[in-house]
Parts: sequence; C-alpha cells; structure tokens
Amino acid sequence: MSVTRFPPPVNESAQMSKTLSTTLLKGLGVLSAFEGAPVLTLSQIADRTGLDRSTARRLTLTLVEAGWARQQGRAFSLAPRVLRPAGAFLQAGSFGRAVQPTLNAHAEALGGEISLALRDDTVAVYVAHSARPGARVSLGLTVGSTLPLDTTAIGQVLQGSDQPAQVIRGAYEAGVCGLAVPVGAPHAPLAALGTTLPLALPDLDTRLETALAALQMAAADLRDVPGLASAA
Amino acid sequence: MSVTRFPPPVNESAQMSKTLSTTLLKGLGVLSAFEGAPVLTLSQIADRTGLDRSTARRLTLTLVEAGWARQQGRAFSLAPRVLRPAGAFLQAGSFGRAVQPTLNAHAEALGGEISLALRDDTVAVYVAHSARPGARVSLGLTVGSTLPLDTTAIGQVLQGSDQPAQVIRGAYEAGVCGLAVPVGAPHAPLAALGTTLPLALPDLDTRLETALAALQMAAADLRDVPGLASAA
DNA sequence: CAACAAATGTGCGTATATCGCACAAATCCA
DNA sequence: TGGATTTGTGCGATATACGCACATTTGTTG
Repeated sequence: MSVTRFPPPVNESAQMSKTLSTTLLKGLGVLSAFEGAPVLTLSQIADRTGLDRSTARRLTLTLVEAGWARQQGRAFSLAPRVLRPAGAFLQAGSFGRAVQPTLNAHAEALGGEISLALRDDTVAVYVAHSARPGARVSLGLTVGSTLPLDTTAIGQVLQGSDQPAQVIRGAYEAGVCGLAVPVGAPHAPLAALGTTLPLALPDLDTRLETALAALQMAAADLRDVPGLASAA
Repeated sequence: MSVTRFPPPVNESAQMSKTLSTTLLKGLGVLSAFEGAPVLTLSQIADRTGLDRSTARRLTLTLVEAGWARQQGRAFSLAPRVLRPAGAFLQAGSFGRAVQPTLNAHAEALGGEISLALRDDTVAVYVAHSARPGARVSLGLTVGSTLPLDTTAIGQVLQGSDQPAQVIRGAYEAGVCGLAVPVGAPHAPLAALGTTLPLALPDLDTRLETALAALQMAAADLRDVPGLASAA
C-alpha cells in the first residue's frame, strides 16, 4: 500500500535550478529510502523513491559499487560505509572529545542518562548519549535515530519553544516523562539536551527539579564547545 | 541472462560500466571529501575530488539543497542529515537495542570500556562503545570514526588474523596497549571487539587475561544478535 | 593605495550520460 | 502446469551534466 514516498520531491515539474544535479538528488533519495526499511529490493526502492525501476537499479548498483550499500541476492541494504560521513560530522563538532565527556560527567551527577539531539529539517536527530551502564534501554536509540518534533520534549525545545525547558508526560513513550532544555538561545537553540524519568517515581517532582538543574548546567558547559555552534 | 556475456563483468578500470551513474559517484566523492577536513571551500572540494570546479560546485550545492551539507559563506561542511543513514544502518543491526546493552554489561564486568568495530574496505569503522562514565577519552572516537587495519589490534582482528586475539602494545596510541577479539569466525569475522589498557599497569599481564576473557564472553553474546550478521 | 595575483561565480554550446520504454528471463502462485 | 508478477537488460531520443571562458570578487605585495 501507500508507504510514505521518500524523496518527496525529486521535482520533476518544478524548474530544477540549472545548478542542481538531478541525478545526485535521486541517488541521495535511494540512500534515504533505507531509513525506515533496512532491506529493500530494487522494485521497492523504485516504489519508495518514485524512480523508474531502471533508474533505481542503476543508482543502487552505483551505491553498491561505491561501497555505500550491500547486495545479497535481490536484497539491498546499507553498508558500514554510511557511518563515515557521520563520523566526520561528529568529529567536526568535537562530539567525541568534548561533548561526550561532558554528557557523561553530568549524567553521573544526575543519576540518569542524558541525550543530545540536533534538529534536521522536520525531525530531531540523536547525536550523543551519556552512557550509564545498567541504564534502561528504552527504545534502542542510536546516533542518527530520529524523533518527531511535536510529541517529544527534546523536539519541542528544538523548535524554539519559549519555555526554558519542556516536560512531556507519557506522550511519546508510555510510563515515562521527557525533560529537555536548549543549548544556546532558547528561541534559536543550537541543540537540545534531554533525559527521561519514570512517571511512577514517588518523588517525581523533586527529581524533575534536580534533573532540570543538571541539564541546564550541562547545557551551559556545552555552549562553549568549539565546533558545536557550526555543527548545529 | 543465461547467455554468457562476452565482456565478463570484469571491473572496468578505465571505462565506466554502462550501468553505473558517474554523477552519483562524483557526488558521493564530494561527501567523502569531508572525511578528513570538516570545512571546505568549493576549490578545495574540486581539488580533493579531482572534479572540475564547476562540477564540484553543482554537486555541492545539490548536497546543500538536499540538506546533507551546509553553506556558510564560502565554507561548506556536513549537516546533521548525514547521521540519518548511519542511524538506519545501526537500527538494522540492532546496535541500539541489543548490541549496546551487551557491551555495557560486559564493560562493567571488565572494568573498562569496550568498542565494536566493523571493517569497511581498508579501514576499521567504530560502530559502538560501551559507556563508562569517567572513562578516559583518549582519542575522542565516535561512531563512524576510522582506524587503520595494520597498526591496531582491532584492525588486525578484522583482517582475519589467525590468532584468536590480538594484543598490540603502544603501536597506535602511546602508553596503552590494544586488545581485540573477533565476533564470529576468526578467519572471517563479522566484527571485532576491542579494549585498551594502560601499559603502566603493574599487573598488566593479569589484567590482560581477565580482559581477554571478558571480551570473548561479549563476543559470544554478540554472535546471536539478529541483524549483526547481515550488517557486517 | 594601487596594481597584481589568486580564488571564486556563472553562462553557454556541446557531448554524452541518463532516462524509461519495451522486451526477455526468471520467479512466484494456485 | 499455466498464468501472473517480479526482475534483468538493450537501445534510441533527449535532457543532463560537463568544462571551457569570461566576469567578478577577494587578498596580497610593493
């Protein structure tokens, strides 16, 4: 049935500016088709991208040749190669050297996990997680995971909500509430820091207070990280 | 299809096979140019990719238009968009839901950090880290960071070294030794698990023993993770 | 500050890479 | 087994991408 088409507009009709490469656009569309379905056949790729099967085939085989995708029979999937641009991006933002240690330090103080997300168009993209061994792994979020902007605390903060912080109770994931603060100016945040707390906690309000304070301290620390400003 | 074609699909060294898209290949080249230099001008991109400046411009602007790159004046850099294919890849391999908790658990038992890497062509690519707060962040490695195959323990294991494990003392990073084991068959590993220990430890040999045991237990656990086999 | 050098932005004619049809093979179902 | 669906591929027409050449901006040096 109708699955959301992926390269929404590889604009056929609209005047493609003379300076843009339609072929590259389509190729990126093929790459994007794997967001939401880990393994695809050529026909499925053609469907999702709206490309002719023949075109989808040529572009997909090109991705395989370049090492960005894998082919196993008729099944295509992404290759580890796609991690490298991500690594380059993270390197540029000092995420490994500066951001991660900061998150870890504050997560320990907070007694919970902290996540950092950037906005990408219409979604929030996870960039880093503090790592507390034994922490509940709710949704299995990883670097590059996306979340909706509207129904998550971290998403609302990224939209530039006027509030200095956002608390959403059970909207995205049942049984927990999300708490998030902006990094940088609240109306035009560079990024957002978030954490979650079980709704069942007896002293929830108190915990929210302390978590909020911890997040805001972390946000203050992150503002000075070189590269983060340009990454966001 | 059954008709044997005369020019066997020999890899075209000089001539581009008719089924490959040269434009997409060039566009991916532009993306790759940012691995190793976070911010580039159009001329630098043209230099690094070997493309005509005009072509580099068109392709780069296309990446910007598609949201994969950012432009600030004459400076171009990657956008958070590049994290999303990485996220899709990690999702497919169950890295968030299954691999990460496994690493965390064993890292706690080990008392050190554990990293998981996959091979991508001529390099090792970091895919996941256990997260121990307070752990020394030596090189600021992130998801997507690359390491050479030859001079690292994890790289040698990925090359299918005959040894069940590899220990490299101070080759890649001074003052520490790297220890790695394969996930899956040693001669054709799916992935590699690694850790590092300071060379200065008084009881280094003992620590290596216990670390090795921990890594091998972790490797055993990972072998059954669904999706990992196809990801590697 | 002027004059030069280097880097950058852009238009355009041409070659050709890309498109997508149409047909052939293979695969799947009942 | 037969037909229906999915998949693989050759080929001509045409839109696409190329890269030169020129115009413009930036920066360097005497």
